Amino acid sequence: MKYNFNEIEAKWQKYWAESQTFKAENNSDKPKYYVLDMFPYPSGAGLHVGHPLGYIASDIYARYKRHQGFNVLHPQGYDSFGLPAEQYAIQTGQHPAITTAENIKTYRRQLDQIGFSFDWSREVRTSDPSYYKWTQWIFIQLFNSWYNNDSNRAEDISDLIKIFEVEGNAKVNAVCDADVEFFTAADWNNYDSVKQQEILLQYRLTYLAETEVNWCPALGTVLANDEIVNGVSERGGHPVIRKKMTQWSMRISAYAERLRQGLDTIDWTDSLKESQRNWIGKSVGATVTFNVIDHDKVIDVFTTRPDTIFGVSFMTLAPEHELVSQITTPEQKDEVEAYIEATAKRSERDRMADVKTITGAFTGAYAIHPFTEKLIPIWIGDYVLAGYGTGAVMSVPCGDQRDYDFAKHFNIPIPNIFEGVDISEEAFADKEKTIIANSDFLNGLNYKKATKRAIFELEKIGQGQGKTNYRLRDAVFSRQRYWGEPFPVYYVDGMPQMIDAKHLPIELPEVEKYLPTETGEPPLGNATKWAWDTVKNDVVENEKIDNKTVFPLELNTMPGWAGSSQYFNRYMDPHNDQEIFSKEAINYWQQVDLYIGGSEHATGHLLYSRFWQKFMFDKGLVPHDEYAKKLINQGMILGTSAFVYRVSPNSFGFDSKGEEIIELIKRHPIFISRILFDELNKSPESVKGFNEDLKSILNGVFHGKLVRVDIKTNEIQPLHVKVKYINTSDELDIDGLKKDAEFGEDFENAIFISDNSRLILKNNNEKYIVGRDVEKMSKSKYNVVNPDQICLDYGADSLRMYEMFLGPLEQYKPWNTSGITGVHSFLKKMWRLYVGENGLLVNDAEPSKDNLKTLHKTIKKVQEDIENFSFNTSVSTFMIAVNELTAQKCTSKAVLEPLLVLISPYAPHIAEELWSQLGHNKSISTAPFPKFDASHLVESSKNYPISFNGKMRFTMELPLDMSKDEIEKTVLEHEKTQEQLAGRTPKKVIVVPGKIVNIVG
RNA sequence: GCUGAAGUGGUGGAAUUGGUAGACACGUUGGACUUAAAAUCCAAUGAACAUUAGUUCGUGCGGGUUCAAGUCCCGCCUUCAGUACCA
Repeated sequence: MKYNFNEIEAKWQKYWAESQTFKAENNSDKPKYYVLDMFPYPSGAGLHVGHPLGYIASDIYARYKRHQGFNVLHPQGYDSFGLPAEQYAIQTGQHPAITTAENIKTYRRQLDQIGFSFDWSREVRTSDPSYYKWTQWIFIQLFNSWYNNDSNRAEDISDLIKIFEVEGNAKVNAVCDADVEFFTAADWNNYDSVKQQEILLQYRLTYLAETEVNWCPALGTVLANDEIVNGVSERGGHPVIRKKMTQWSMRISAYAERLRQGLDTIDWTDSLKESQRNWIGKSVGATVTFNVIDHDKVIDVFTTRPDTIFGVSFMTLAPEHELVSQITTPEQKDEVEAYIEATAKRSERDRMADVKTITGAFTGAYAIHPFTEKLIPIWIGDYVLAGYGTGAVMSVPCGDQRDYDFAKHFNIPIPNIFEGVDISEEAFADKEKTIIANSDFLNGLNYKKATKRAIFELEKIGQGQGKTNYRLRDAVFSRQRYWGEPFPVYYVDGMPQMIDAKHLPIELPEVEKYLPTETGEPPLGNATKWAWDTVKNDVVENEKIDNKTVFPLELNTMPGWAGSSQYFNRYMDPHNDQEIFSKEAINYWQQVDLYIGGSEHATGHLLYSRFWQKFMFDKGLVPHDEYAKKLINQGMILGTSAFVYRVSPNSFGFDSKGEEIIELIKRHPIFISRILFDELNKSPESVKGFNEDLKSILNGVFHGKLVRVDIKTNEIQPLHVKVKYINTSDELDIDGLKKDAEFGEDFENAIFISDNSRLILKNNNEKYIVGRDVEKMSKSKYNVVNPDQICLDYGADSLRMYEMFLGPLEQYKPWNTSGITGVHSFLKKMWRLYVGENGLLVNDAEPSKDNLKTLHKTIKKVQEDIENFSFNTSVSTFMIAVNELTAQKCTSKAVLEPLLVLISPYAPHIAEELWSQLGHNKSISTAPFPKFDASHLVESSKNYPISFNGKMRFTMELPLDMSKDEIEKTVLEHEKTQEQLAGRTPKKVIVVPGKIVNIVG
């Protein structure tokens, strides 16, 4: 019987689906285990071989845990709101819901064919109203909450109102906007409703605020940094400027310290935790208030080095700082305005990345130093970012390199306040060796003492105080997009009102166009039925808006991370329409035990979801304030792109010019093979020779009109070609390429030159070799490999094992199909261990000592590997086991049956099939994992490596119970040792029993 | 720029606490079987030198610690990822 993988795999996939083998129950006698993959976005291109990597790993773990006797929750769903579907809608007019549904269908088919043990009964989709009902619900909870620093948790906004009514806000210690005004209880009670709402917005955990965005006037929309290439929009190449816009924000900064400290309590990868720590960016220092000359305004700065306050020689504001326009003197106005306009064109990332270009402008205004009362010129510079700290810095050029460079560039004095330090070349940023000088009361103090003293003095004169600052900014929560969750918000007198939770979900309205409106409003501005009737409690037509009972609804939608910030809890009880999840469900499943996903989410999804979880914890909704106990990162499978090298048409000269020739050369693009390309690049001499060769080759094609071939190697252009036309020897299938539906036309009359500088013809055996490069797998690079064909050719089990075999899970690695044959022939070999030509070979024979040794060695290694997520090494272990058992001619059921359970998490289909052939009528999925018995591995001797000066020369078989002295004696007496020593006496002999012998001398 | 990760044969990678570098595969070469191919099996395969025995070099680069370094320490280089509206 042959290993007919297509048949076997289809059979068991059907069986699992019909028997609901992997359905998890919300109560069970077994211990629970929750394995989760990061939410996939169902892209239009479908699954490529890189996507399943993490899913295969988590599936192996989930299946392993089932063998260990756990009740395993392993759900899957779709983060189905997002830009690509919207982009497609803009281009084609097709509703994103349709695109998304189609994409999901493809995804599901592809996931099913790989044999994952997902509990599909729990599937969720973020774009489904029954799901986003709860996303809207959480938004309302956040709106109705504020963060109390005294209790260090989120509390209900109604409690805050009670405090305001009784005692005003003087004693309230909340995380709130920086500019709240103080008021008394009497003030509060006298305020009108709008004023009260304005004040409350300054405290709510989600609030409206002005935020800087990348505005593209031509597209009438806001762009992600991602959508901007070289300062212009990726789509259309239009200019982009920085602009302020009123948007919803989330007060994640309230949780900065808890998010930081929580990292110590969870088992996530160190690099990921480090990324989050840096992102949160705690710094301890002081705020300093500078008075501005001739103004009643003050400039607040935050500094981590208050000890260097006497080194301040200027101040720098972000060009966007709100005071800039007010303090700029008339003489400087033109220069400042021009500068502001110029920086508005640069993205934040550009400004941070580019430290070499120093730009700035003087405002003409001066601040007063709080201690020396000297005048300090106020500059603006784009190295200061508006969103960081207060958007202003006190510049200490002697102690900060950027300030130093700025001062040098603009000839601003650089006073030295460090004892015995030379600052003629660069700033001195070291804290450890700092001794302050030229600084009045700080003279002679070190960094720590001077900092303390400076803060003390600042507080004494009311010009500053000690402060801890976080880099973490509040998260912008609005998007000017269509395909996202609508806000459950309408506006009365410009003030946002929450729709009562019982009327949720507020469904996304239909629009004709997915573009912004002509007046620059978000796409929801195109909806004609998008108003809230407070009497009927329903969405009604816009024309009914009277601002008495019918009000306009919010036009923004929520960002991509909204739907993915609580989905892991929703999986516990996904169909509950009364609550986000039941108490029973969350108390049973508690939290995710293992979360597998990419590290690219480190500072996005993985931080925001921790924030929401902490908020939900404060609200008493979840039992843990961290939702994932353990998290591991999977790397990415990269594509191996293929390149052909096109010679520039400029390389050719003709004896007649004009249209005809240009057309001719365009119709016959010339491509040269890789090694030839490399050669031409390396040696200019070879170009000359090749010019002649090429000329004689081409003369026929161009009817003798070609008079000059002059190739400039820097004009040879590498072009991506589809990897499906490349074989394992990097040879190009020219015929296939010419017939390609998409690009065939471009290559129809192309001329291909081989590495031997010869024209490639159908019958002359010359080959075109492509260039290869490892890049991210992407449609635009034509290096995408689809798993469908691999499942068809080799089967899902081969795909699963091969993806694991490729290398460590967390590493980035290129995809290369050639190795899959090795894994596939392993599965065939394993099949032959169980099944011969005339049926099952397995019998009740007593296992031999060697059989048992192989089995238990394998059990030990595989169990260790799974627990360490080292799946690649287990695949090797299986290969070794099957090689050994085949050589031993093992047929013993006592060995071969447990081996199936070992391999079942990796290759579940073949394991199920052989398991049933062994006579089982129940799925292998819950068969107990074999127990390791060390007694089968006991060895009596060791093949010692004998080294001389650390270099291994030969090995010696010695009993393991031999003493150190005996080993030394035996080794030294050995003739090969004498040979190596050649009469010398060893200076020293190192014997590590069970490991190594090293002879020095 | 900042932050994080990685770098080992022709290729993917292995190497438990510092202890035989290159397991397991792919590829390549040679062989068996076959009319032939596929499939399968066997052997060789880091580089250089050497008739053999063997020797020397070798884990991105330069140093260091150690009886012993892919592994530890210091200084660099290169590549990739994230960088706040891609998901």
